[in-house]
Amino acid sequence: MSESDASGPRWLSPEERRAWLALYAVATRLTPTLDADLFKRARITLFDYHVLAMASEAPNRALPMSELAARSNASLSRLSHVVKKLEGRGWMERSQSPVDARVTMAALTQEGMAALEGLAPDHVGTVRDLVFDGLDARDVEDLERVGRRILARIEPGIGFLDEEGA
Amino acid sequence: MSESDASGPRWLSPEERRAWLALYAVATRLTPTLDADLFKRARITLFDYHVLAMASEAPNRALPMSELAARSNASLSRLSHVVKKLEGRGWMERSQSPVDARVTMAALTQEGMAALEGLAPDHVGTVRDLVFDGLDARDVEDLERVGRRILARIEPGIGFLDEEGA
DNA sequence: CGCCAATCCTTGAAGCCTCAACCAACCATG
DNA sequence: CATGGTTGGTTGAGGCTTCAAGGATTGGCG
Repeated sequence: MSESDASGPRWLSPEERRAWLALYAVATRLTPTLDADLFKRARITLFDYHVLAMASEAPNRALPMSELAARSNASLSRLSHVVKKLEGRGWMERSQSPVDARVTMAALTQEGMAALEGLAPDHVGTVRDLVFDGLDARDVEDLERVGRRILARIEPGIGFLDEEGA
Repeated sequence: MSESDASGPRWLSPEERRAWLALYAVATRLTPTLDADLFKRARITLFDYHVLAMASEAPNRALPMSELAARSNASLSRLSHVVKKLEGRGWMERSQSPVDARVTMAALTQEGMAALEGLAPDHVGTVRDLVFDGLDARDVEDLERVGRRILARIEPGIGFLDEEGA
């Protein structure tokens, strides 16, 4: 429980410190930048977009709330608020699952699908501009590898990154 | 302006898509995890902590608001709200710069420094647990390199990552 | 000097996220 | 088939972030 026992300092090395500052800066700056871009064009956030995108890739464009939450990296509470908002906009619909009455299925509507398709090309273009245009093939590979390793420690049971279906 | 002209798809390749999902997941999950940890122990956010840490490393433990904002990856507005809160807690103080009356200097107080020193060991331990314990030396190197490349595209004029002084 | 633009910062309102509390349905047990 | 625990989801309150607007100072320029 203590910060330093005899076995080592548990402090960050200079290399680790630089890497941490870079990671923190990316995490802190990237999302707001993409948020602002999407917000200008469609009054939605990056998180909203990601929820729509995850739903669009599911069979029947529908998923249980908890599964959608996992794929959206969000708490159930956060997702619930957001899906309510998107439902109000006509882009999603909620319904009870017939097999388990506790489960709420969140489905993308036709209108939501159309909106997503309208947004996607420009959004992907922005992601490419901000991220991938500055990276070469090795960088991309490293990014995925390191990202997954960090994720494995944050949330050991993740999994959805591997389901490369659809 | 269109999503695909003759020169290529402008879409994400499978490798890029996987890397993007991993990056998005890290960016979305890491901060809240660290937030929750700090909040339990001191009722502050990760952003608050980072602001205190940046101030603590400056000469005289003070910086102009705009410089502190840059080092904290934040808008001036966000920083202003947060420094007001931290000032209310007795951890920071604001004062007008004598050389330029527009400039507000934000300084860490003794009490703030003490609080930071109390928090730092456990916080660094958590960062280590969540990030660096899963990475080897090459990962750390790659993380910094890729992170910087992304930052260069998000915010071309960054710079503070290189000022490895203090 | 006098003006205009740019810089630095603050504020209030609106929307978002988190946390805690809660409800409803399922399941395992006896 | 009752009961208690677990799972799935919602809600409201409070705090945080963003956005737009504005106030104040400085610098550039005629």
